[in-house]
Amino acid sequence: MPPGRTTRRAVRAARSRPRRIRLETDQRRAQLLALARAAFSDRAYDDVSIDDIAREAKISKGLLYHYFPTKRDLYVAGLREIAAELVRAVTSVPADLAPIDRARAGLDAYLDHITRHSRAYVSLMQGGIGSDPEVADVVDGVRRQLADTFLKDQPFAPLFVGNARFETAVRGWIGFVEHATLEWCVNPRLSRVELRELLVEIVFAIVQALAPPMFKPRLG
Amino acid sequence: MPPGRTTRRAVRAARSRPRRIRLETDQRRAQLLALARAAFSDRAYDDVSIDDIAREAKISKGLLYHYFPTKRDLYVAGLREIAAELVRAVTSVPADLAPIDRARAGLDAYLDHITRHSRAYVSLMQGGIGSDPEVADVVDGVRRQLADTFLKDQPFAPLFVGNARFETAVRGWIGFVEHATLEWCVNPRLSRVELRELLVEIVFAIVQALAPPMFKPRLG
DNA sequence: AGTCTGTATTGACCACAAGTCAATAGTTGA
DNA sequence: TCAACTATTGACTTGTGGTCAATACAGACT
Repeated sequence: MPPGRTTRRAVRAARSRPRRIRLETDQRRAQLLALARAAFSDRAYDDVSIDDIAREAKISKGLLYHYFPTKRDLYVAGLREIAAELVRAVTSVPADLAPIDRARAGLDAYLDHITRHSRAYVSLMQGGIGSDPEVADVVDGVRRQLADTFLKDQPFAPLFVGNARFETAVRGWIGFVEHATLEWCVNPRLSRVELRELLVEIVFAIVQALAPPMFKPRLG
Repeated sequence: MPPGRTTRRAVRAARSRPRRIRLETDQRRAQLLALARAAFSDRAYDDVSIDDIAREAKISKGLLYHYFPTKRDLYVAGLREIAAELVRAVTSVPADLAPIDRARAGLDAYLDHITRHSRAYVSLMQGGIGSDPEVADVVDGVRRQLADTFLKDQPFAPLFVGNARFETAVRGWIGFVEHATLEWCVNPRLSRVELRELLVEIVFAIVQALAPPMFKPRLG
């Protein structure tokens, strides 16, 4: 090093020094979130390392921790985004359709969204960290919101509010949809429309099975 | 201090040295499996450390690795045991009952078993490592075996073999049962009998909804 | 008794990834 | 030009899964 007269700055300028790149907080955060979503979508949680993501973003690990306090926080933030997108897609179907068309439209939106993000859906559902309470909360929140959207203003809804049997059944139906969809993502033996029709038939069969007998004629 | 073996040896020889305890391979293995099952039943996979289990067994970590090559192997071995117990419980119901009684008996066995091991069931189902292919295989195997047991020799079975719609529905029904059961473990709003009856009603409703119309009268 | 052999057992060690923190470089405003 | 602020770094710590050569113990065979 020739210190002498030359300032540190000059020396630095002489060689092609790598300028640090500064981004606005929001941009950087968004960039990291996007990278994290992509990473967690095709690898399992444990197979994604913070160093990986930092390297992809061309920043140091320390900086990543400046934006997200822990790896879980980063994961959860991405999960929340995906969850919100899914809920938004499903809740945006028109509410003034006939019950069966509401069901069709809702399931269509659901399946559309999942088809477009199937890798992410599968990884997040079965490769995530089920033990984390925050993760469990997010997943549970999605389920509740989807079920609520689905049942809201349905003509048969008033028959069932607060009915434990019915609410258990709704819970179960969500499980039905998720399992069938997950299986279908991995090994699609039905067309998307066939799957949707199957799910619609099932939900109406369930509602009919649970309705008090005197109301059954109304539901056909 | 040069902490060589010589030092340790001398010290050991001086004071009354603790005798090593030797166990037969099978006993040791069984002990470790039992401890692992207990540990993984009330803490999540990541919250259980190999050192914990070794400490509980009063052995060194190295010895544990002599019996189980990796932490996952230990986990999977425990999971396999639990899975086998569940399958055995459910498949041991008599096969010569009427369809609806078969369903009742099978679900009773399932719920009984889960009630007795609810902590383990919940942790294993949502706290495990879904990303591990071996784990996924075990869980998937249980599902298939239970579904097969359930459907075997049912009078309506011949109508459906190889039918993609039906098999998707079976898959979904399993999801229904699992979700409803999991929710019920956490927050039991129905009695066990009520839950069982609900699940029975649902499965018959599903079968009926999927049966070709001309066969429907037969199924009531 | 000795001693030989097989193996159950140990503890020190490694690798790697999550998470910490003081120091530094770049920006912005006075 | 200086000062304040913060985005950014890189070296560090810590915890945990996993490895391995050395060792202690039991049983068998002189």
